[in-house]
Amino acid sequence: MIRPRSISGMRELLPAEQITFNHYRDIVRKHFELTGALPLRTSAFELREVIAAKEEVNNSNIEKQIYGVHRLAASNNETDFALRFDLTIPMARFVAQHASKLIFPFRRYQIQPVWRGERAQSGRYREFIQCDIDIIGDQTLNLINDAELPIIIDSIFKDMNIGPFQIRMSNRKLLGGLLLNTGIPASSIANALRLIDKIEKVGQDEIRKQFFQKYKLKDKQVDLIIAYTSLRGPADEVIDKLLTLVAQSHKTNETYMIGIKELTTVSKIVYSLGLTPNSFILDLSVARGLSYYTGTVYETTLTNHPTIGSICSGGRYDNLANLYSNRKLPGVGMSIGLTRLIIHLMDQGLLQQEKPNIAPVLIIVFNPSHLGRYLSIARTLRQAGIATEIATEHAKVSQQFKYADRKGFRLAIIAGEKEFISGIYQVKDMTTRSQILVNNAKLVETIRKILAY
RNA sequence: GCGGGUGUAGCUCAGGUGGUUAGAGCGCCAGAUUGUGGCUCUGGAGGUCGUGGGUUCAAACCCCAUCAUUCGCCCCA
Repeated sequence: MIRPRSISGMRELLPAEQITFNHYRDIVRKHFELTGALPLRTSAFELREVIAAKEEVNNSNIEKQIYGVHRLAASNNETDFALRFDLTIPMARFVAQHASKLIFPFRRYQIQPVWRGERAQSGRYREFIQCDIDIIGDQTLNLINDAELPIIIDSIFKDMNIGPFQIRMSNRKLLGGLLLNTGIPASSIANALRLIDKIEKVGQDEIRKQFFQKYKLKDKQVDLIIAYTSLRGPADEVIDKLLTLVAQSHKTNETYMIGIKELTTVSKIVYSLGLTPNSFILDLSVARGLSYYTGTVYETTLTNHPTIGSICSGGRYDNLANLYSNRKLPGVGMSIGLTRLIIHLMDQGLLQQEKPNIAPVLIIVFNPSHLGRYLSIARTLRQAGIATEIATEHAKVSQQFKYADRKGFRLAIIAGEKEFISGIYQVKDMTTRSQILVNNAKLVETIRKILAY
């Protein structure tokens, strides 16, 4: 016998947990669709060359986290397929491939699993569900879209009612331009940005040391980088300080000034649409590790659960589709790590426990010789849209009630000899234990009323 | 891929420095209760002590290996 076990880092849920998970997934989908986003599904496999588009991958160490797939398990052939690592790359491939059939701006959402080859630990899985929303433009894409995403994310987390959260935004043009000014070569900017992204985790001293060692910067230059990346708070305050810093430093460049302008424009729109610094701030230490981001970048954390890490992040990528098409298709998107978020809160006991049950009604089988009648009642209720089960597996009525209780049915319908003769059934509320008599002709109507359908 | 912790019943764990037939709580099953669940009481099932080897008169306990799992690093949702 093979000991049944699942693979580490690939969390499977019990039905009650899955019901909870689906509830939150449905909230995400609802808000995505409220903004007009269209559903997209891509396959779990991609061609390896599509996923491992070279420059991007080599730059961010992603390659060793991609699962290769053999065409057939029995063959020793090269692994020319791979499991997708995220949903952004497959989406970029899809849009490039079908650009002539899509209507731009193309706004799509995608809620599917992705796979990453790493060691599992708390909040980190090898298989997890991402919820992506992206907007892709043809040739250009208005900055309004960069502002709209935090609004959508804000509405989702508010609707989920999972406590305070903070969406932090920055801009890679600003950070990249700043780094260029210090003399770091263009080819090293992506790595230097990844270093900045770690400030919060490893601390300023470590970052300082690394900038000295790796890029041979002078004290003044590192001071400047630290000063910039320490800026964090409400957008108007951060931008004020930013402009002061700009005035103090002598060097500027175009990229850098564009970055400031973008950051200003986007945050103004975000606040004008009703977000407050409670849930949305600027944080210039946010840089993101993935090198395809070219402008706006976002990172989101739950205020009361900093250890989970980021639960939603994304950014603007003006050139991602270039890997797959000559057409210029700039995009901006965000991705919610739903598995990380929900499973953590669930394990902490912070989400409402659902019953492992979908149907509200259970029909008690008092007398198995009347099974046909019970089936007929179930059919009537189901046709009326009321999910119904029949307790066929327990001989004793007491066992049937125990089953009803454990599984969490709202109502039990009780009918035996007496009831079939009179045509009046008993409907029992499992929570209050009270029973009412209902004429079988009014059964659907009464149950609908009780369940508030 | 690298480093640390942990593997005893379905689950959570107890088993001072090795010593006879390995325990508890919860859960599960049955009965008390043959037309009504949660509470209570009684009884019951369930263990190659992760696996393999070694030390010893004797190993759940000590040693080695291996596997699994978990936390951290890298990376990231």
